[in-house]
Amino acid sequence: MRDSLCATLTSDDVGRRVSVCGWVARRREHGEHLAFLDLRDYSGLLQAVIEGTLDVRPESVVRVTGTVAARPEGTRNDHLATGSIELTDCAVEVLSVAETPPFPLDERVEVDEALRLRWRFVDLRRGSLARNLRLRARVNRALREAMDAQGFCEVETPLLWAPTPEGAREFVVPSRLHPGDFYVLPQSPQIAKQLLMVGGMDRYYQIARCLRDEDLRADRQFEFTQLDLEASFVTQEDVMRFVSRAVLDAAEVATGVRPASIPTMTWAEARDRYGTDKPDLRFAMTLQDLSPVFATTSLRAFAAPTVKALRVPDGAALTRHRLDQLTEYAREIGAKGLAWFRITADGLDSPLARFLTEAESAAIAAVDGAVPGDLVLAVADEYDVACRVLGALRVTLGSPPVSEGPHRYLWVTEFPMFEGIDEDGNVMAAHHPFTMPHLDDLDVLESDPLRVRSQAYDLVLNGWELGSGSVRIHRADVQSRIFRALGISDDVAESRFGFLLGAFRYGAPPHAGFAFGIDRLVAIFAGEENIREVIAFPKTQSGTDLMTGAPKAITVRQLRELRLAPLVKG
RNA sequence: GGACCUGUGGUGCAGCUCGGAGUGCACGCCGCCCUGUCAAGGCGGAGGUCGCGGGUUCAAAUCCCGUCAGGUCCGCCA
Repeated sequence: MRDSLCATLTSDDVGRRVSVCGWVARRREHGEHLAFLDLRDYSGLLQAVIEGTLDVRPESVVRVTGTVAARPEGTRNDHLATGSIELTDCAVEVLSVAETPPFPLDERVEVDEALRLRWRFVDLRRGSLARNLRLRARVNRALREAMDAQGFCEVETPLLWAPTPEGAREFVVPSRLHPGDFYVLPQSPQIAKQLLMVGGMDRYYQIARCLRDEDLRADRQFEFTQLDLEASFVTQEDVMRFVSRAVLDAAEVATGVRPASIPTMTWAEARDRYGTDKPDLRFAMTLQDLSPVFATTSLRAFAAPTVKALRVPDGAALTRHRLDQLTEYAREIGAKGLAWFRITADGLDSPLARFLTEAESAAIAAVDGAVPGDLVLAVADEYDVACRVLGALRVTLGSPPVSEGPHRYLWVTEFPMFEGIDEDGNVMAAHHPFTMPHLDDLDVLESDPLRVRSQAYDLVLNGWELGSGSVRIHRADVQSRIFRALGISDDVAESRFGFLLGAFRYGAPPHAGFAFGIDRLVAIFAGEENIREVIAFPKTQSGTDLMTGAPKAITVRQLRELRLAPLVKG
C-alpha cells in the first residue's frame, strides 16, 4: 500500500513519486484552490499540498500518493524533520473515516489520565506513549542480547502454577477439569528457575511476566515484567557482573551513554547514611548521628537510643505549615515526633531551641556543615525508626524529579537474613526462605538470628529498587536450619515446597540469581514518574481496566462449569 | 483498611475563601470567507445533570454530610 514512511523522506527524494499512509494530523484550508494536509505515521509528519478542496476529517486514515518536492523559498518549516519538502500533485484516498477524537492528540495539551486509559488506542497515537514503547522494545532487545552473549538460555515457564502460600497475595485461577482446585499465577518464576538449575540448564533467563494481587502504586501494577535470571556454579559477584552487563548495555542503548561500573554499598551503610535500602545517590544529604551529644540530655523528646539529624539545604524558608505537614508525615510512618531547627545567623530558630544546652545547640547548628538558611531535622527513637523516618524525609525534601539528574546505579549487598519477629515469635525472612546466609554468620543463626547477613543483593537506580537476587541454599542441612528459624516445620516445608526440596535431593548445583523490573528501568530511562507511561494497557490504581471494563462478572454458565458460586457481589 | 488531592460544554482551565441568573478564557466541533499555510487566519454558531445523592438557605458550581471515579501516599508488595 505504501512505499515510504512520512519522516524518512528527505530532499534526496525530490522528484520521486511516492505513496504514504497514515492519519490526518492537521488540515489547513485556504479556500477552494489550496489546502495543506499533515499526514502522520509512526515515523513523523509529512505535509501534502492539495490543489483544491480537501474533504477529510482529522484522524481519518488516508493514503496519499504524490511527488516529493522541495518547498518553495520562504515556506520551509524548521520545526519539522520533513520541513524542507512536501508532497505535490497529490491523490488522497480515504481508507477509514474517523469521528472527532475524545481528546486532542496535540501533545502540548495535558489530558486527564482516566480519559487516556479509557481511549488508550487514541492515546497510543500521541508521541510520548509511542516513544516510550519503542524505547522499551530497544531495552528488551539489548537485555536479550546481553544475556545471550553471556551464555544464558531463554526458557519460558508456566503461568498456571501451584499455590505456594508465602509472600505476595496470588491471583487465583479456577480449574475446570478439577472443580474446587486452583492454579495460581506466579508472583515470579522463582521456584521454576531453581528447578531449571537442578535440571542442568546452567544459565537461564527470561523476560517474564510476574503477577501479584497487591495494592497498586505509581511504580507497581498487578502484572509487571522482570528480566529474570539464574545461573549454576556462580558466586554473588558473578551474578552482579551478569546483571551489570545487561543493565549497562540497556542504558547505553536507551541513553546513548554507557554508565561507569556500578558501585556497591552494604545494606548497613545504606540504612545508616541514607535511611533506606534504596539510596538515591543523585543528591547528597546524608543522615548524621547525634546520639553521643544527646546521650545524657535532659530534654525528654531527645531521650532515646538514637538521635539522628538531617540537614536540608535552604530549608529554613519552609513555612510553619509545611513543617507541620512533615511532622505529620513523620508520625504517619512511625516516628513519635519530628524536631526542626531553622539555622539563622543568630542561632537556632525552633520551639525546642531554649531547652537545649549550649553543646547540644552547637552540635545541631553544625550538622553536615549547616549554614544560615538551612534547616536541620532530627528524630530521636530506636535506631531503625530514626533512620527510616529521616530517610523518607530526605527523599521527600531532596529528591529531584525522575526526569532530572544523572542515572546513579548502586548495588546494595549484605542484606539481613531476617527482619522482625512474627506473632509466634519466629523471625521473618527478609528475602525468601531459600536465600543463603552469609557464611561468616552461620554460627549465630540460632543464637542471634537478627544479626545474620544473607547473600542477597539489590540493584538500585535513583532511589528506585530495580530488583533483587540472592545466592540460593543448595544444602539440605542449611535449609532445615533456616526453616526451623522461620518456624516452618518439616511437614509444613514439605507441603509447601516439597517438589523443590525433593528436587534438591537429586543433585542440586550451587546456584544464584536475580530479577529486576523492566517497567521501572524503562520508566527512568524515559523520565517518567509512573510506570503506566511505559505500559501499553495498564490498570488504574484500583485495578480496573477503563478500556475493557475488566474485571467483570462472568456468565452463570461459566460459573457452573467451574463449580463456583458467588458469595457476594461487592 | 486509612489519609490527602482532583472532578465545571468534546478537551484544558478560571470561577469556589466571602452563596446571588451556567458567568469567562483557550482549544476542538458546525457553517461561511480565504491561493503558501504549518498550533494557519477572519466572521458567525451550536454545545452544560458544575461527578452523583442528601442537607443548610429566600437562593448552592460555591457551605456541610455521604457516595462514586481518577490520582498520590500509608498499610500491603517473602
